Amino acid sequence: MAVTMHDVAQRAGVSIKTVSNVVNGYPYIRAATKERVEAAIDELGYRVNMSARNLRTRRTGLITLAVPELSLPYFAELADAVISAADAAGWTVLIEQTSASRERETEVLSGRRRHLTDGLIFSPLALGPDDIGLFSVDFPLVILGERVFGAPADHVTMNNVAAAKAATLHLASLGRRRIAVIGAHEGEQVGSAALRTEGYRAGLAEAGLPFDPELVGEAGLWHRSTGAETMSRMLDDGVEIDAVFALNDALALGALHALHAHRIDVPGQVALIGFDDVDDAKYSVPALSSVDPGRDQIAHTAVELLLERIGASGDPAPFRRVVPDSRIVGRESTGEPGDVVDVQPGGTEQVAVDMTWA
Amino acid sequence: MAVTMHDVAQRAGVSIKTVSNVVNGYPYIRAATKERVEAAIDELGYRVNMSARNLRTRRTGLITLAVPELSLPYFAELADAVISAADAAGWTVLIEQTSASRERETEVLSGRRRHLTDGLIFSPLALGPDDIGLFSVDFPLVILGERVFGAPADHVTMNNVAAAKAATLHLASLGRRRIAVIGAHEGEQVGSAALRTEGYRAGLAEAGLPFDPELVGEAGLWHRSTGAETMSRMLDDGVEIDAVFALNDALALGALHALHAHRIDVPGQVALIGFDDVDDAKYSVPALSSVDPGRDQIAHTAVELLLERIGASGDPAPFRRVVPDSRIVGRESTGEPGDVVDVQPGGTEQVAVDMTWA
DNA sequence: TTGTACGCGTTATCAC
DNA sequence: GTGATAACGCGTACAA
Repeated sequence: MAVTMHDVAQRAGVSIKTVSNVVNGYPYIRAATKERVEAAIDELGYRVNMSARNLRTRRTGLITLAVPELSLPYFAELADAVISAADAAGWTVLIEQTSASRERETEVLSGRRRHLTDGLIFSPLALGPDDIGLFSVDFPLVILGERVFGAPADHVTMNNVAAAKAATLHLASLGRRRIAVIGAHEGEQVGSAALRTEGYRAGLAEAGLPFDPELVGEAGLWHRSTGAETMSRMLDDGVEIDAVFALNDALALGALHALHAHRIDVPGQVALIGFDDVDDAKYSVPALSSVDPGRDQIAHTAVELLLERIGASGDPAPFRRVVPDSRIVGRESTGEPGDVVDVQPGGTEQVAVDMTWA
Repeated sequence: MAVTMHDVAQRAGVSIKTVSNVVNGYPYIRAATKERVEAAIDELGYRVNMSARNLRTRRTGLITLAVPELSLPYFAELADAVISAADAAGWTVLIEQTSASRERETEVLSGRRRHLTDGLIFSPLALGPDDIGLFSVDFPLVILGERVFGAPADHVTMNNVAAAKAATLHLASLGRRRIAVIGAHEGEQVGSAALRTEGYRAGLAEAGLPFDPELVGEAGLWHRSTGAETMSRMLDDGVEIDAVFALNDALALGALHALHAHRIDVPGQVALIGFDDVDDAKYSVPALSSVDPGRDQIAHTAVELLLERIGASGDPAPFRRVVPDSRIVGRESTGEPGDVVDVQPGGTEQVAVDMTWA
């Protein structure tokens, strides 16, 4: 049923190899031959069989992007950006949702589907430094985020501490003294929560404000619902605040909802800033100030690094850690619409190779 | 380098066929043999080579989901649901972003990537009834939406007219008389915009309200930004309104932003309802009333139909059109939080086969 | 219950 | 420039 190279060759009166040459753009072909083959291809409606090509070339042209869930706007936008970047390079992306569960995240690294693609861009949320062994894999891998520093792979991260500090200082610069933080993970040493909380404390310190545990709102999952719940709880507990730094935009938008429900004016009584600068932030009421962590640059860089690894033949390049530039985007929720402040810029650093690619 | 079935067979002292049997769960294998093979697999770290299997079985285990863009929350949530449904059935999803451009949508149906997967779930936004010929394809296809009725494929759609009518009546039942609609596509005969606008007019008629062209706000793209712009334009033009039906939630959230900017109270002065019931709707300020079109059911049904087609051997089943149940979810923006109204239920209908699968 | 042998559609290595 | 032909790794008649 399916028409093969063999059929085309027969039709065009050439050998199968010549058809292959035409299909793959091999330059040294007589124009007349090429035309004949192309005509045969059109007439027969021939299509390359990807499975056969993949088997032969040991490459699939696919890469995997593993994220917690697409319903979270940050990851949806990240996926969009990754797909676009890969597309521009002629590659196709397969998305894997982990639900941030240990089991699924482990599966991503070693499961059945691992072998469908040539490489992996992985944003882990459940696995941490204790699982670093799992990341010693024999395929091209780029890790997003900062949960597993030290893994033998390229990393693309965010300027978390510096950006969170800048966000906190932004609130302090408005004269706010009781700055709450929402989304903290108590006792956690790594990951975005820990780093952003660290930045928050650094910001308080630099602004000469005391750190008050009462101002720290825990929220395991960074969803809108948890943001709303955490905010509500703090308000119900009578914690006095005049500003909130939410560790991501979903939390912030949830918190905004809770503030509204408590008839608290934003930014009049409480200033609010989030983190991620998702598209929603621009259109909430009031528009949400946020930290733009350089999402597009993250996606672009991750794809670039991964494709480099996939293309690398033999020479084990040193692992790299790339930190995109981030900036504070001031909008109505902190009363400074249009204000954009650059955070200390990111950069690239080389990490010694402690492992080679198989 | 890569360990193959052959290696495993040698190691276990059996034939390659036996290894294959074990890997594929063939039941009639002596327990001892099976154990020996499994031990060999573990020791050697053997993994099935998907490319080889795909070539042999003429199947990839992948399906494509083609949507405009993942940045749009509705499609992100749809993708989430489709991936989950496919996953539960052991299938993997590859997402294709079309940017709603004719070129990319055409490519999805016939381009290079078409042959990477076993079937396609396609939500077209640029192609319409005139392009119906493009949909006569020789691979399993499920079409989402109502732009190309009549195409020889299974359809999963929404109860657009009935749901839009119900949304309009919901606003009318609050005593609103000047109900604007946002997101209309002038002159368009098919697609969500046309159908929902038709439902809007039907709702007005049933409520005994006149149709006023001034109340119709055009918006080609259904983004937040266009919703905000359209709403602003209407308000600046001095159009008198006391309610707004936005044809999707992105438009509604944008409109909400514009209303707020114009210091118009929602729902006090203007009641607002959207369409899609995306997750954001629950957490906007005020929370947005919306039409839940049965997104999960759509995703689940689409996957189910597609896998049926893929699995179908020979017998060309009639094409089906499935319409999930939809309902109105009342929240603060129409002043009736918690109110849920069922819209006339959907259903399944069989369509004559005017084409067989190749 | 297990083994042998062949073919899936390509690409790649040589000759010619 | 072009043509045979051997892999690539797996599934599956068919045989044993």
